[in-house]
Formats: sequence, C-alpha cells, structure tokens
Amino acid sequence: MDNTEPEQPIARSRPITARELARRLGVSQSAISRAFTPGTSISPAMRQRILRGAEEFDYHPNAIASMLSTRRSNIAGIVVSEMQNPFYPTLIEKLSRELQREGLQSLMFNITRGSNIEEQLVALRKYNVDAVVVISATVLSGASLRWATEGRAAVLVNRTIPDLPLTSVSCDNVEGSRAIADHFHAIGRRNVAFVGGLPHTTTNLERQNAFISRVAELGMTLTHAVSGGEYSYEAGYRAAMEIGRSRNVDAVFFANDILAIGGFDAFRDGLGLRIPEDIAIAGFDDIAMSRWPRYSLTTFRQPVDAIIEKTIQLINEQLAPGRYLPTQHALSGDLLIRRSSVGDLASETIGPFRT
Amino acid sequence: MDNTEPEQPIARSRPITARELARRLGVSQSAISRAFTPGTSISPAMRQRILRGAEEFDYHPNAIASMLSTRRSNIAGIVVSEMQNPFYPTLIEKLSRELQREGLQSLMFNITRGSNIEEQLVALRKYNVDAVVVISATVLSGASLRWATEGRAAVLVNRTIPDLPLTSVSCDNVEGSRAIADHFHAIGRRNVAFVGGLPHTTTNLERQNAFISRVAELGMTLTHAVSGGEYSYEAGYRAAMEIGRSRNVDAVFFANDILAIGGFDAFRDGLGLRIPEDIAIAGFDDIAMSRWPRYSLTTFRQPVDAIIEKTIQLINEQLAPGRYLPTQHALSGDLLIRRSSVGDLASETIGPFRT
DNA sequence: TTGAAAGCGATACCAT
DNA sequence: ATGGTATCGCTTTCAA
Repeated sequence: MDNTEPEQPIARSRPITARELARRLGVSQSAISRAFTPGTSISPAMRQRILRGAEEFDYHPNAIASMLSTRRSNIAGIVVSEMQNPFYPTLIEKLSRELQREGLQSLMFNITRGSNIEEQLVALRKYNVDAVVVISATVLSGASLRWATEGRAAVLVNRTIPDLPLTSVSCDNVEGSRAIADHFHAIGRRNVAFVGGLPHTTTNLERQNAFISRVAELGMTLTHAVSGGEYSYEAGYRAAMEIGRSRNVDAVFFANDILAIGGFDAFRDGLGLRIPEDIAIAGFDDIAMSRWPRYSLTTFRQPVDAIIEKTIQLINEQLAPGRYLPTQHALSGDLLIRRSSVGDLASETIGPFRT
Repeated sequence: MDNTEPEQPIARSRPITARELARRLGVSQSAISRAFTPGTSISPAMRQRILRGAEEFDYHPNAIASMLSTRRSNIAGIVVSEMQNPFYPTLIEKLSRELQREGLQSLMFNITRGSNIEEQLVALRKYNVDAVVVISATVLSGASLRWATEGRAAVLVNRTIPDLPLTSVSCDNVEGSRAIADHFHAIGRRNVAFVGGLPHTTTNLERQNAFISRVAELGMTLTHAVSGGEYSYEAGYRAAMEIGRSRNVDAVFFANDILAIGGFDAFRDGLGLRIPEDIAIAGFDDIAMSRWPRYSLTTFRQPVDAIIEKTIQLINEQLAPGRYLPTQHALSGDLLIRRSSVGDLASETIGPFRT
C-alpha cells in the first residue's frame, strides 16, 4: 500500500454527471436530459452541441438515476430453470437478443435446485424489472408467479397455469403430439409407447395426453406410458432400456428431443435394435442435435422465432399504457420427418446435414 | 375502457415506500433503511417492529433507489458469446448461481453476430454494473474491453488479452493439451492431427501451440493441423471428413468436445473407421455429451467449479476497498481417459454412465 | 440508538 | 426551445 497521496482523497474519478456537463457547456441540466431523449423539443443545434460535448467529456447518462425518475428499468427478468435442456439456451439467447433490440436488457434468474427461489423472486421485484418472461419454470407455484409478476408485464413461455390470468405463449403441444401419432400410424406402426420427462409440467402433460388420446382415436395400441422423471439424456436412455426389452413396441414418442436421443442410443447401442426398422423414434423441439446425422431424429419443431416474436409483441402491448387482457397463445410448429422413423428417406440419404 | 372511476386518479397502486412505511409505523425513515441493512446500529426491538410492519404492508426496499445512493448496483454483467457451445450454458448457469450467493444478480450481454456490440458495451456501463465477467468472448477487441471494464471489477474467463492489465481465470490449456499429446504417445499413436475451432481465440491458440510443440518433443508426426473455423459439431464433422480420407493418421486432438463429437460421427459413420482401433480421438472441456456411451470421449476436463470459485474470489477482492493488481490464473484440470482413445477400458465396459 | 436533512443523478412539469 | 425546480426512494452524515 503506497499511500503517498496528499490530503486530497483518492476520489476514484466518478463519471461525469449531467449537471457537471451542463455547467461546462453553459447550458441547463434539463437540456442535457433532452438531448439524450428522442422526441423531446430541443433544437438540432443544441442537441448537436451537447452530444459533441458529451463525447468530449465522456459523459454517459446514468441509467440508474433515470430508472428512479421514470420508474422504468428497461430490464426484463428472465426466469429460467432447465438450462441443461439444450433447447433453452438457444431460446434464451435469441430472446435476450430480441429484447435488447426493444431496449430491454435481460436480467437472469435461475430457478433450480440449489438456488433459493424465494430470494430470487424478491430480487426480481426489488430490481423493478419492467417485464418478466418465465421460461418453462417447473418449480414456481401459481402463487409465487402471481406475486412475482404482479403489476408488471409478464409472459409465460411454454407453460400455463390453470386459473391464473397470465399471458402465455407456447408451442402447440397438442398439434405436435397428434402429428407424431398420425405419423406413426401413417408409417404402419401400431404398438406405440410414450416416454415423459418432467412430471407435472405443462409441456409434459399436454404432450402425453394429446398423444395418448390420438393413439386411441387411431386404434393403435399404447404399450407403455412411462415417465423419465426429468428431461435428460440419461432419463431417456433408462426409459428406453426398460421399454425396449419387451419386444412388442414398434414406435416411441419421447416428450422431447434430449430424451429421444438418450432413447436412441439405448435402443441402438444398448439393445441392438435397428432404427427405424425395429423401432421408430420421435422427439419434440428440434434441437440442433436432432439434426446430427447419427440421430436424424424425427421431431416436431417448436416455432422458436415465432414464439419469441409473439412474446416480444405481448410484452410491448402490456408495457403500453392502457388496459390489456391476459391471453393464451399456442403457436403452430412443423413435423420434421427424418430417418429415425423413416429410414429410407431419399432426401435424407444425400448429405449429412439436411433437415 | 370503463372509466367509471371518480376524480381519484387510477394510480396503478405504486408499491409502498420507506417514507410511507415510516409514517404508518410512526418511526423515522432512516430507521426503515437501517432495519434492512445488516450491521447498522439499530435496536433489535426496532428492527423487529419494522420488519413485521414491512411484512404487513408488503414493503420491499427499492433496489434502484438504493443503487443511486450507494453507487453500488449489485449487478454483475456477464458478457457471453458462444452459447451454442454446450460448455458455456453450464458454466454460466453455475456462475450466475454463485454470483447470486454473493448478492450479485447477473445481467446478460450477448455479444454475437446479429447484436450491436457497441450498444451492448454502452449499456454495460450505463447500468453501472459492479463487476464484469467476460466469458470467452471472441469479438471484443482489447480497446473495447478496457473501456467496458474500466473502473469496475472485471474478470476474463478462458481468455486473456496480451498487454492488457486485466484479471483472468482460465483452464490450463497448456497442461491439458500436453496431457492429450502424452496420452496419444502412451497408447502408441505416432501420427497425430489437430483440429482447431474459432481462430484467434486464446483457447484455440494455446491448445494448438501446446499440443503441436509437445507432439514435436515426443517425436511424433503431426500429419494435419486444420481449423474448423468455429467450435461446432458441423465444423468438427467437416474437418474429420477431410483428415480421415488420408489414412495416415491414428489420433486426433480436437480443440474442444463439440468439435470432437462431430469428428467422431464423421470418422465412424461418415468414413466407417473404427474408434479407437483405427483412429483415437480426444477433445477438451468434458461437456455432458462426452460422457454419453455412444461417444465416451477422452477429454481434458475443465475445472469448472474451481474456475467459478476463483472468479468469485477475484471479484470480491476487486470489490473490496483498496488496491489490487490484475493477475492471471491458469487452473489445473484432469485428463479423462475414455473409450474414444482406449477401447478396452475395463471400467468403461461395465455400465453406460461411468466417467 | 434515533431522527432530520442533505445528497445520489436523472426526469418532467412549469414558466419564460 | 430553454431554464428552474420539485421529485423519484433510498443511504448517510450529523445532532440530539
């Protein structure tokens, strides 16, 4: 510690303030504020002068102070839980980019085992986020959610809460799961199974119910309906090892891709089954891995871009002055037929990286 | 619009403030502040009373206002770029959880193509983040980094900048890459290749140089040193297809796991090679996929927990009053020998999920 | 220990 | 179009 400094405090040179800039430029502090606020009444000359001055003195408006006066934080809280499912990092990255485009920075709240949920939600409110996007959170109860989102724009992505008036955007799980069932039927499979992921989640329940009821409608036999317990490769692997031993099943729908990929490896490497000859496989999401030639997984693609676009739009609506009504949106996706269900797909045998 | 309300403005019931709570409880506003600040001089009785009152009237301190007074935001900016590399979502999730434990919320800044980097950095400063963690960012120049981190705690993770006095924490890339080379040598391979990822990144350069020079020291032949151009499955696949055709190579070190996994599929499915008999493969990182039985990838494990712990510690040091000197830290990892290099590993043939 | 009052750095309303 | 000033909600001296 070389405390050779004189009386003068070290004064870790604070950034310059609007007041100070105003003083140096000989204008009012209000002028500074206007220069940085689009759509205010200020002469181009004045604005020019101030912006130039700001450049010179390295002035940047203090967002914190501005938040305090405007009561707008320009921050969106993203509540996240399943980061180990590859679908979500992708979604979150895109979402956060689009939010940025709308002038909202993303504050992340990880809700996972190991983190204190209560504390997280308190933080969410303390930071005064303008908007909350809850992404397929498992653990949050309806009551917590209501509390966390109260009084601010909020959108649930890929999850809904019964009896809670919250806006939500999802992939149409029913459409997708029925499409898978239809596809299994179309390729001549009659003994099908379902492998679930995280129990009690919207995605899981909807996919399971829609699939099973469509299977019944089509007159197919449901040989198994098991739960992996979580959305993971390992869970899919284990479930498949179980199902695959009883040789009476010829098609399996996994509630998402990462489960399906685990199942794929179990069937093929673990049990020596041929895919799709012995057993056809389908997943849900269309994560990058499902396009890998090794797997070439038939799946139902979530319309990620549309989901994000809709989310942004709904946030903007809620942020705008005036009333709004919570609405639920289920967006259409696409069935992607790949080799895990139809081995001889011509378009698939050409190159390794076709959709 | 049912504007049936009387004179009284609609007043979207703002949250209650400290002043108001103080009024209702008949205490001073300062007392409220003290009650919520650990280590302040306030009687237990008073604190009790206030906390109970806060409960009753649903008072929560406004973090924004507090930031303005303290000039502490309790926010850490996390600058991120390679979210498609599975290593990073995991790292980020853990990091953000640990930061939370230290009372720092994570504000994400995605620096990717498609995002306006300049704007991002400006935001980083405007939000007055207390700390910045830059995670293997590619695109940021030294000058930008200096500007973005100036005057606040900053740690670079898995990246260093020559000639820039910034604190950094990395996996020891040199140690790891040499260990891979040693391992190849130990299992009798003599014609080895290197496949790089993102050019000009610290991780890539260090791994490449260390590997190549160790290969030379050991008297092995370097048959190829190619760049995939990015860290991705596809890049690894393509590079492997190229290398694999010339049949004079018996071991390949990929600069990270996701590259290696792409390479694995290319060698095995694309070219029909046997792994490891025909060609041994190693990666770097130890992402979850490398443990999948399908791949069972030999790799060098990054000490994620240690990296995070060190990062947190360094941030705390910098946040504490007083001087600090930027330091560089390279943390030791572990070589994990799996079936992609040693096919008959006894410990590996038992169950599907061994390390 | 407690309360009063002066900031923190912007915004926004009001005159001019 | 510009400047003056109250205000946002909290922290932090300073007295009492």
